[in-house]
Amino acid sequence: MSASPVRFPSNIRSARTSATMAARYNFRETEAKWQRIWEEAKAFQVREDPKRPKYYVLEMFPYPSGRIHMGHVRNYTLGDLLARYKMAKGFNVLHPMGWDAFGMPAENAAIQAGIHPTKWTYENIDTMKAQLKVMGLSYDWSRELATCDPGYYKHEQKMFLDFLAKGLAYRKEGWVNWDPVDQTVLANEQVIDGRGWRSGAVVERRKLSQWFLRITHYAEDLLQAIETLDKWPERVRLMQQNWIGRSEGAYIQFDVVGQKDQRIEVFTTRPDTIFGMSFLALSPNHPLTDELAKRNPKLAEFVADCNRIGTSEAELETAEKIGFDTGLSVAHPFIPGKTHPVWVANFVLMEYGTGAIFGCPGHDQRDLEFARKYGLPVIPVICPPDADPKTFAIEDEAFTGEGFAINSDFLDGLGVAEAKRAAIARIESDKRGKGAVQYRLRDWGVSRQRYWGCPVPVIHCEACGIVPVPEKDLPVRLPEDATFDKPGNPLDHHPTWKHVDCPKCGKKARRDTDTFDTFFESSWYFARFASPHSKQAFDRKAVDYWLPVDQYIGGIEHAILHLLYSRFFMRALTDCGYLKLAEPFAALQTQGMVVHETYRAPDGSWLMPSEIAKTGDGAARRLSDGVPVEIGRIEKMSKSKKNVVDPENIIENYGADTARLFMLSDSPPDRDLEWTDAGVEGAWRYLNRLYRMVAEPPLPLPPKGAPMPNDFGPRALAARKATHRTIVGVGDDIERFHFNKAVARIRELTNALDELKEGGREPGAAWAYREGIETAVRLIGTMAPHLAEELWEMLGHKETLAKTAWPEADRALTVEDTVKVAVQVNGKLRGTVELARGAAKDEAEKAALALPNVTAAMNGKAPKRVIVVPDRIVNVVV
RNA sequence: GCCCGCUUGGCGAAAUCGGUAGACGCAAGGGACUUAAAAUCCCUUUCCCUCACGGGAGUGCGGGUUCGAGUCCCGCAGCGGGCACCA
Repeated sequence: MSASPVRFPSNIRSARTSATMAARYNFRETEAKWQRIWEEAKAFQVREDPKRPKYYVLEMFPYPSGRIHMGHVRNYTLGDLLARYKMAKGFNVLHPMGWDAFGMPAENAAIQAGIHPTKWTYENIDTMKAQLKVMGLSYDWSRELATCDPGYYKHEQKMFLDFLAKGLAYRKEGWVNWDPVDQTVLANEQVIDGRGWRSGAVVERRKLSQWFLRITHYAEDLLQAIETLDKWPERVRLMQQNWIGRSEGAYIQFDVVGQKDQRIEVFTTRPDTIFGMSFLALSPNHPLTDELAKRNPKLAEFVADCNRIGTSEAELETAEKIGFDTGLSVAHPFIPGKTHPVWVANFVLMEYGTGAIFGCPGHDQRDLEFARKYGLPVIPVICPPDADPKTFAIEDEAFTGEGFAINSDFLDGLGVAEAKRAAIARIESDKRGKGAVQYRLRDWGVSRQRYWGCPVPVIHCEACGIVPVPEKDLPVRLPEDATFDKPGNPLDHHPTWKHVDCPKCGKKARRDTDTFDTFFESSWYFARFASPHSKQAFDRKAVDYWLPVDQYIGGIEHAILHLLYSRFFMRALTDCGYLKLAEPFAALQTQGMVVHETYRAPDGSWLMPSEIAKTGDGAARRLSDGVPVEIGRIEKMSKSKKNVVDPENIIENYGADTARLFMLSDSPPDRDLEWTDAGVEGAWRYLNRLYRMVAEPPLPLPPKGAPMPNDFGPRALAARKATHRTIVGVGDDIERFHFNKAVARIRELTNALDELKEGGREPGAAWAYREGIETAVRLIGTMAPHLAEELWEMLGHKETLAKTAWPEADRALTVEDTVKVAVQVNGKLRGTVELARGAAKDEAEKAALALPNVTAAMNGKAPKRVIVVPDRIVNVVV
């Protein structure tokens, strides 16, 4: 592993070198020493142990992109703190790490740099693993896995075949982004402003026959079970709920005018507004649209225009709403003789409902804009409760609120919910449709036309159709000798790989040349960690013992897809008999991004933080030539803006403990963390202070385990109280993921211990100091484990901290007998009174009213009311 | 466009249940130690008025509920995450 040279501001360098003068903390030696000791003791290797409570901590495994970045450092530091804490609390802790090793960057490296994806990936894994080791994380490395290993993906091929047998995998046409120049399928991120990233050609939508997983089979269960995920952030649960998007409504069939037996079926969530219908709209990809377009070149052109927009929902939704009048019309189901035009509209999605809607401009904003644009009628049919139905009209805004039906024949006067019920009843009795539940969730398309993924274990035979690869032939391995010099799918180009004999009839057949979406691998890796070397996908005993993951930690960007797919997978695998588990992640913690200032040279090019130096007035200059640098906004660290700080340099210059402590200080885990040199310095200084507090204590320390004195002076007692309050507080903070507060509390404790310098001659002072500093070291051992181990040893302990239990607080020392109670007059603070804890209300009131400040503020008036919240506040209202 | 968040001193933040806003830290200023610097230690530090005592304002903006709102409700703005083939 090599450290790339980075220039640091001179004060940083001298801070380090001068650190050799007095008793100094040598982080290089110390960190290496403890990493070696942990490794030799196999301190973090675990086995199932039914006698002990288990705890499974997992950080989202990384894609081996090349080097560890700060986002990884933050993620793993959070997990490591928790893992070490739970170990100290007596849990049997599983804390594994692995590699999400399939994906596009490896393939891009092959195309651009000619490096084979296998080589590229494994070299990256080596580099990144070495970087992680230097961080001193408490992983059980014996469980390491890489998803590109055939030993891993063969299980996933078996799972797919089981899904296929169960009807959970099926084939249908799906849309892809097609680059007509490169003749390649593009990922959404490879489409930039509607053009292929490499060719620049305008991207087209194309239909392709692909594999889908039937996640919608579990839609209701996935939705219902969100309720049980009470240790997930509320916003993630909400996002998942909305993603699944359950809506109640109805299918309604409309007769096409002048064409006997021709009907169009729509889905609507607002059957109550059926009398406000002014048009019917078909998706550009509706089968009827296809049919009409064959006879109508203008319509065909319109459809082609619509298909020029990419496949992503964001693109479709932000595109201008356009329509095409087909000339057809449909009859209104309840108004004899009334007809409505049939349009094709680009905002109607074929993937949702039936691919056709009825438009009610009065009560749907999108329909309203469409109607205004094309001069279609707008009829209000729901009247707000406080409006006059005779004059109520729709202007620029559709009315989507609660109200009562008007202009609606048999629905008139009914509320929205009642009108829905009545409309559905009538639709059903007329045999024109039925009430139904619809989900926004779509089945998961897993086919990718790429090389670096898990091959789909299926053979296409002209005679037999789709034939699963027999289990004895698994895994279907990727051919190593693929070439990446021409666009398209390398597996498809490969001269021999796809040609096989049909396992059923023995005639010549073709392999499926697609690979799986990489979300496939990450949907079950956490379960594989329970028994990573098992010949089967899972060792049932191990999985039953370790799963679910007790605490999962990762970025909010995975709030929907990865987590939802994993939840689906556990259900599907349960149904296929692999294991028995619905919810893979009992608790979820989402982590904010690591952000940094951006810097720009006068020529507009971005500069790395290591290329600039700050001047005293807050401005910045380029180190190489001294030109002024423009300081830009604080953004997520990214290669494109160059606002990255390489963790390796930080660890090289300050040590892993400093980097870890900084990651935990100041910002709560789920918020963005701004990386600053000053913050790193702060963490570094504090670790050195701790070191001095042990190496050069202000009082002669009693030996380890010296009996507790009977007598403590006031400062010594105050220090002991601080110590025990800190134990309680830090434990609570860690359980709640308020790690920044836990750091602050430990700092408060060491500040409190400083006070003993003055009270050194008091009885019990030295004993209290040892108790306090040992506690501080034990607690910070979850955050800066190397230094803590070293100090623990210096304090005379033979057992490593990694094997030492969490301290117990003496509850008698954590509660004060008196409390300061705030006194307000009319809600404004006017003073405080010191009262016995739990003092009676009238006593508190009396003490409050006796304060001179309070009587002054009352201005001679008598109190109208006095609110007393015991131990907290007295508010006098005059 | 749709869904979901976030916004508190010069800066990162804290305030567990609606009850003393700013713990802890960074930066800055002053001081001690030192030949000097670094390191370290001590003090000040939300803003405004006041020598001081004290007073007033203040949690993105505008409203509301409440004895009391950073916290709850309604509306708005700015910033960010996701939108199904990035991982």
